[in-house]
Amino acid sequence: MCSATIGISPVMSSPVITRFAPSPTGFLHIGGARTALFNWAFARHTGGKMLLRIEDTDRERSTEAAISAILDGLKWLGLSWDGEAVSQFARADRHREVANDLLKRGRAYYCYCSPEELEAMRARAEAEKRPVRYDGTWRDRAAGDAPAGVKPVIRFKAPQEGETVINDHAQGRVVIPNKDLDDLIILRSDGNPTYNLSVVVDDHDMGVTHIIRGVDHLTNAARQTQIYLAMGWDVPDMTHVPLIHGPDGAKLSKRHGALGVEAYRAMGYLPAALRNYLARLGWSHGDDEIFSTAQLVEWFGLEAIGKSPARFDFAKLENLNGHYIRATPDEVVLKEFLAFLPHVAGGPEMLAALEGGRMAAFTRALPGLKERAKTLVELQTSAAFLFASRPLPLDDKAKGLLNDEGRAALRGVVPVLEGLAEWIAPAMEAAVKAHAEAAGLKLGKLAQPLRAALTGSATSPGIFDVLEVLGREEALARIKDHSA
RNA sequence: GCGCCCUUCGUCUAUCGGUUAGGACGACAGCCUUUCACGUUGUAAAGACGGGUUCGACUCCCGUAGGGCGCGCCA
Repeated sequence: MCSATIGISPVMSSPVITRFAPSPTGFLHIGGARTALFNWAFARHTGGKMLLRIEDTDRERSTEAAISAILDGLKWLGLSWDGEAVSQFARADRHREVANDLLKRGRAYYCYCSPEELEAMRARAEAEKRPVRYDGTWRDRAAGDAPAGVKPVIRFKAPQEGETVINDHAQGRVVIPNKDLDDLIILRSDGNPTYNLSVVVDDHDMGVTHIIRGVDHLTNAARQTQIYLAMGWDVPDMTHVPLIHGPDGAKLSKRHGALGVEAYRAMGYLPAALRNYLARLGWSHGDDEIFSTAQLVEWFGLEAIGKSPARFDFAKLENLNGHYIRATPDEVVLKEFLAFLPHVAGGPEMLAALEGGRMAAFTRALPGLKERAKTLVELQTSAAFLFASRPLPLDDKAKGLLNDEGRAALRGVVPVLEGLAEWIAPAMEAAVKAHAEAAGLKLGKLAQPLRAALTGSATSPGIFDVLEVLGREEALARIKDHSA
């Protein structure tokens, strides 16, 4: 159990409820994925629940496509949520109700400033190098002053003195002077609620006990805290996780390639590897680097989350991914690979070939293939020789290996292979090694030309495995194609 | 401009006042070897800077520098 140090006493603490609350204006980006992972891991660790809420109150930018991209991304990563995903927009009536409640309590007021006036106010402040904040024009005006025909917004009447404190698990005790927080709009002039109001109402109504999100929300946390207090509600336990930066230290952006998790899928990363990598970014458990998801759940705690931003390191992800590919049972890798193929160039074709009869050969080759692949893309590339049709095209290195000397070596080994009673790797290895020894050749002088003729490349799994996987007829034919 | 936050090897991090500052990725060198990969052995590599506090600071405090985030009728 994670013992909460602030607010709730351990004895009285209710089951943990976390939530992941993305706004559907694009795909699930990598930072969001990690936030979801942390929420998920914490909920699982405590035996609590993780809820999912789609923050779709911005009708202009929210799309159905983005919602399904986010859901798909979460599913692919293996992060399940409890219950149905909640649409924030659908709860607008409730948000309005709370806005009016705040009005009644004297903790909110109508503001008749137009967007243009506000823009002018901001411009003025900037020109005079003052902080840009709402100046409180309508904060204490009488209702009778309202201009006719203007639809007002509702603003929250924020405390002007003192300070707001956020007791944050990652950030520690953060103190924000109230004078730096202005009266934010909670209900737009069209009657629709804004983010900070909706979040507070939803988190409260959904019974969220722990909020885990990016530090970019830290200032919002202060404003939201004020709303909780104004409503007399318990403030949830907060954890603001540092952001993930690109390899150059700047904010992760399109420039760095992969933004959405589906891009990571297309690059051939395994969900388990990405989970492990992401967990290690900003969270640690001693010196542990490689751990299962079960261990993550067992170990995960808010207190071990760091405060400083981390850079995304593809080299490390790749290393981890290679580890996972090697360590994962063949049948699981196969399943992942088949699920991966539709998402990459050349994948659908390979999938068709597999389903068209090449599955057996691929399955036999998989143990040798996966030993060498750091990503599923590499697996796909290195498996290509299985699907090639004769005569095999050769890459430059393969051509170099099949010079006069190489071809002569192949001609010498053909009868040896043809004479084999059983077409199995150990038998071929013994026979070819004996042949090499008798001929006074180093094994490499035979193996490399064989590799070139059989795969069209200078690298492949062990050559005897390749021979076996290809089968007697196909293998001998490929050798003869390139030994003349 | 104002507010908040951050700063240990190139990167991710351990350290919770006393360590030869540890691990991992990456790099480099060697070994293994039919190629590649794996594996394995080893090497280089860090407390931003300046002041305090203390018998003793990477660790606590202050300042400086650099960086991040926030400041919408976006979320």
